[in-house]
Amino acid sequence: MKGRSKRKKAGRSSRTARDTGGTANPKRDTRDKILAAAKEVFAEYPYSAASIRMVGAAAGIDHPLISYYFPTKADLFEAVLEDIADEYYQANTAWFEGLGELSAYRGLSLYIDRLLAFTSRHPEALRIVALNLVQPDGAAIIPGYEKIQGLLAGTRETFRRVADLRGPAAEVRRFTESFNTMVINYIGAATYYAGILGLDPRGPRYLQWVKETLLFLFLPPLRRLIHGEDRTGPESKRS
Amino acid sequence: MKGRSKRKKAGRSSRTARDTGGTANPKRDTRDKILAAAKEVFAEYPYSAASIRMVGAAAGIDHPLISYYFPTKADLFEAVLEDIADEYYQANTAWFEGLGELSAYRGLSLYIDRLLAFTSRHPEALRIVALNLVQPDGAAIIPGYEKIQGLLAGTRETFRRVADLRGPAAEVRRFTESFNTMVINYIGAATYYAGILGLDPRGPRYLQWVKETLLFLFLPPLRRLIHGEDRTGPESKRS
DNA sequence: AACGGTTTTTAACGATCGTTAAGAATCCTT
DNA sequence: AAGGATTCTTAACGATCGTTAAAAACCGTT
Repeated sequence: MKGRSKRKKAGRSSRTARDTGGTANPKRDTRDKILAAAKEVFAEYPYSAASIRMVGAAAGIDHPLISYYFPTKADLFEAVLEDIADEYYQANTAWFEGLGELSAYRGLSLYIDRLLAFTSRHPEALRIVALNLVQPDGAAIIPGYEKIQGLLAGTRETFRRVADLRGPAAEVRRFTESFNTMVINYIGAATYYAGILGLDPRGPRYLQWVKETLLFLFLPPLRRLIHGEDRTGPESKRS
Repeated sequence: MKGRSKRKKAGRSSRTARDTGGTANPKRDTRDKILAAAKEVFAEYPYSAASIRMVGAAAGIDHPLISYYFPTKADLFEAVLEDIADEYYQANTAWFEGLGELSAYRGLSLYIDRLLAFTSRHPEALRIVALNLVQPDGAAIIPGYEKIQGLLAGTRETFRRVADLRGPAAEVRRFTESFNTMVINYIGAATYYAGILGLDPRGPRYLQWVKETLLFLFLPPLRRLIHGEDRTGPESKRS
């Protein structure tokens, strides 16, 4: 970076952005505009396929301007990751409100309803996770991969606390991790699974299927964990 | 395609491939060599990031030669998809052998052992699925996407038949679909989940975690479905 | 050896990419 | 209005990409 970093720092000042035109358009900061556009683009394409030119087009700016606010594509991607992690954590915390006094069924059902209501309208975080789940064994080609891995981490502890899960720690972990896995997939990769089911990924029937499948899988273990029951035993009970 | 298709057809003849050199190397068909190299590369990178030059390097040939056997990158990708679908179906069928006479626990446990034994050594199919799960809503950028969606379809019916699942069809579907979802993720995206758990994605402890998590989640519903029990009811039983 | 068919190699194209640097435009302070 | 700082635009670079086409190499038959 020759004289670039000098100019970059200046670009991050708190100077007010100019009006973007039109009487109905509020004044918006260019950086925020780029960030929002990047979130949309990174929610459609895996990191390497999403291009700076796409982001520029979505933001309504010339693409070299992006490097003024975010020095590299990787910087932009990581900024988006931080943004969506924060957003998801905030939303997720709200979904747990008031669930502590409900039964396992009502609590889980309501939590899923809230989760689906939010993520079906704001699927970006989960799509970005699903799009960037895998990277080559020996090469770190996805910047901020640990951030992707940590994106749903905050839900874990909240789940354990609100639901007052008392089972063995290993089983609580299985429960929360696999629940998150399903959420990443059924929301983040909705087109894939809805396609297999022959449903519209944005339609109510698909969402209903997701809800019922999550309940089918997670309500029974939730009940066990709430009461601190022993893990599923070996065959000895049935043979 | 100007004069290309004419030459291409000729390239697909049954003419024997030449010896690739070295006394220990068996004669190999160039097409097969390309296909094998492509499988490796497509199992490391999502479609758009995997390049023809990478495949050429992995196959030990000059990359324009690939277009002689596979006219386009998309053709190559779809050929790989057909290859891995066939491979997975064959392997999966073998995992079910002899399970019908076992108890739910023993049967599921043995099936998972076999699945993990195979897929941990041949993770390509599941990695390719996990790497190409999501595509933009309005654009088909992943060739043969329906093939990816259908890759694990064959396991569904075999599971139902061998395990003699008698529950409601909707629940059987939930069971088999979500089981496949977990398999795609925990094997195909092992680096992601093992990283979250702080485990080595190729180590025995991670595989043990996967097995126990699959049993934790799927053994109880399996038992219910084998006996055709009613679905998990609403809270009325517990309130 | 000649010839025709097949396979491989080489050079190059047009396209897209992320990034750089210079100049223009805009903004703010004096 | 002048001047400096900030933001944006334009042109272009070097790199990589999938693909094409021609030439070279190889193979099999006569």
